[in-house]
Amino acid sequence: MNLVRKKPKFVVLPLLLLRLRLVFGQVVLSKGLVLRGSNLKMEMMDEDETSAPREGRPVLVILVGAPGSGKSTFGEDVMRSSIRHWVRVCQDTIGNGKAGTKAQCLSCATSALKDGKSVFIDRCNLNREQRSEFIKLDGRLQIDVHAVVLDLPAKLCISRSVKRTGHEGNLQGGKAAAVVNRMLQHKELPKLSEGFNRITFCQNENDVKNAINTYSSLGPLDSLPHGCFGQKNTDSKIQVGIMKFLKKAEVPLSAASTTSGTEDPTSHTLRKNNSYCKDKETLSSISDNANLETKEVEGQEVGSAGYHANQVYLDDIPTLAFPSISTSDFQFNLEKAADIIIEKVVEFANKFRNARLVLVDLSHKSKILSLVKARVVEKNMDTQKFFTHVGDITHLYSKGGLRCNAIANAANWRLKPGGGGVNAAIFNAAGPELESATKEKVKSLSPGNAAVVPLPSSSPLFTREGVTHVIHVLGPNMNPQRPNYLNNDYYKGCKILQDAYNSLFEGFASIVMNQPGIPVGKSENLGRKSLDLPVWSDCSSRKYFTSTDQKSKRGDDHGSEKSKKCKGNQDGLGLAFTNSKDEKVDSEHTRTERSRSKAWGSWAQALHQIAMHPEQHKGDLLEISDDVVVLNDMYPKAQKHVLVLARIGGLDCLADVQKEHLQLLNKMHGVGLKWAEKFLNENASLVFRLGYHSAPSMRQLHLHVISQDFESTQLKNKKHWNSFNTAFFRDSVDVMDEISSDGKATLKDDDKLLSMELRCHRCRSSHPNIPRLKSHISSCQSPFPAYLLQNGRLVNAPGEPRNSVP
DNA sequence: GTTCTAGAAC
DNA sequence: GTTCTAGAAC
Repeated sequence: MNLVRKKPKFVVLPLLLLRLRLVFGQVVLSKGLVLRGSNLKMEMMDEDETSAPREGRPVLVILVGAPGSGKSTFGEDVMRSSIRHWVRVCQDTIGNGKAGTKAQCLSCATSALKDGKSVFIDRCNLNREQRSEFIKLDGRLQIDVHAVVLDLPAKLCISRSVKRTGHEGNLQGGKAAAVVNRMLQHKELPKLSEGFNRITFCQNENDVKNAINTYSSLGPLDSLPHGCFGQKNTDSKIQVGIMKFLKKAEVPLSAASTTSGTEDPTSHTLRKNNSYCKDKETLSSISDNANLETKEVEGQEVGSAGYHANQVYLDDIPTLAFPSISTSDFQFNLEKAADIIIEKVVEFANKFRNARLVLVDLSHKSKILSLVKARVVEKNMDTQKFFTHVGDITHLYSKGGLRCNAIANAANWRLKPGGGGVNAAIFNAAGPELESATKEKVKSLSPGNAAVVPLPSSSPLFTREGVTHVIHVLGPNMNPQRPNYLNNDYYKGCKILQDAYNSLFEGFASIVMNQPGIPVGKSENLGRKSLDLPVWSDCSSRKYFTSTDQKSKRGDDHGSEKSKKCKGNQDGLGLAFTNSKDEKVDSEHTRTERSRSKAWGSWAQALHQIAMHPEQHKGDLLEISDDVVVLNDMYPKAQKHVLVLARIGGLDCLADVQKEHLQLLNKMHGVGLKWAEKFLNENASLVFRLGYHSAPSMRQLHLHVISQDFESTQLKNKKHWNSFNTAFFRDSVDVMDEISSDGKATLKDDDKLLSMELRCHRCRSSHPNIPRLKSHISSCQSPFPAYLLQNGRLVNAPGEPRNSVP
């Protein structure tokens, strides 16, 4: 399945009127140039900005394109007619007229930018890695970073490269075709999430001409609107399917055209081709490349399609856009706020891998954005997961091509519209629907708290921007004119701001968890892990916040939201077992009570989540039935390592298992055997063992089906080894016998077992450390101990004599 | 469950 | 100096 989202067709209305919009104190000429400084005296600035120098920021334009795409010509053309001071940094000539290094380009670009000059980086920059260091200059210097993508047909680039003579990069003649082909095969089109403020895609020569005009007419005091421009819809057929898959709100044509159909006449160069791209992902040049009739290029086409599909998916991850809390009207110290934002974002990113945060502010000169950006660079943070964006938080998609499921509102304590700033803008943009939805949900908010409000589908923010939730947040106030004034008590203030971001991010996490429309992973083949995203379990604790402790600690609005969710889980459980007899339900309750005595950390909940809501994890699962779910262990400790997960609630671990579950155990064992046999069909040399950990780390009863090679880099320590190779590991067959005869399983959960000396599971030889043990087992051919060869504890391929039961 | 890292072991 | 473990934090 191709993971491509539909790009709504976009209609640019004829430009009749110049429309000025006043957004948060900044005058924006719709869809055109944002004029600043002397160009537009009426521009309003906030206090922070008045001290800033009244001149445009230097622009770093990273040209992206294959040899022959016209990068150098682009730069030269702009420089010829621009009144701005441009410098072209060309890697092909930077070494005294000869090819130089990336480092030379970086240093040359840095010094030009420091001098206030704008810079073209003239090198292919076809993949993310090649671009990343240039983008990072943004954090150190006060600049805008743009990409201009010369995404012209491969055929054209090749024919130009082949024809030319005396090329700076010495790429000409016959070898050019091969080089261009190879380069395009691995190209990664730039995305805003890499850290670009603006990306312009040019897919034909007319697009290029327009982009040259745009940059040529950029005066020293002007800046170009941020966002993604000029990308065209290339495959509506695939995209419709994906829209369905993602269950995303479509952007109605009428909404799109009316909200962005007005342009600034001064920026006519933008008009023709710079339709705002509605998605940051691209498919653009696949069709171009397909024109080349070589075998290599056929392969490239397939590769590109797969690559792009992944990119689309990565860009489709749940996204929260949030304004900086308390730093505007509430006058909170910017440095302190930036530190807290970074701290909380890092915490969130560690726990929640499959989601993205975007700090948004209106102004290019936003101090808080600069401070945060600098810290992002300093800490070398992953800009896929967190980045800053200049734009209007109520038009992130329609004006900036940035899809956000949720947006945060810097609310007031009464949760009322008005008051100015982000709060007024969001309530305005969302229509009365938000006000009534908010009222229904929660009455007021105290500082440090957040309230999640699902946005009715009739709200313009929903239909136009695809925002499904608004999260109201209230931060600390350092403004004596506003309620809850903290009188500069930054000890309290920081605490409250931390709480505010905690609540905000937890609220966002709860949305992601509960929204079946948001995929948490997707793969075409059941057995294959999807991308680099977590497939399940321990690590997906980063995806889910379900700590019951956290819930009980928090008595705020957000907390009540969560307890509803918790109830929902229980309901879901009930639904899954509608055929259960009443007594079964009762015993479930008692078990639930009992298992509360064991504290499960938030990280230990992932399997439980999957068992309760497997439909939300379809892409990660190998098999789903009424009773069990089968999935690959996220951190396999052997070549093959899958988990058979019981779906019944209240059955957290082996200790909870009773006689009534015997049938379930049988079922789990049967399913486990089936998978072992499947793997044995693929590789008859494997041997499997099926069993339970006496004291599992993860909540929800799960059967390990693990091949006995233990060939895995994930097997790293003594505990890993001993949990599968001491009595701590309870063979499924034994557990079933014990339940059947005694009604309970024997648990060998003494910690001593897990710290025992390391012994080979075949020859029982002892080894001083894990590396030595692993080295030994990689070649040990001894038969397994007699104990394991009995009673079907080991499962091997039929006809494999060496492990057969005597 | 993993990751991180100080300090032990080599 | 490097490798490895084990405990804390999440």
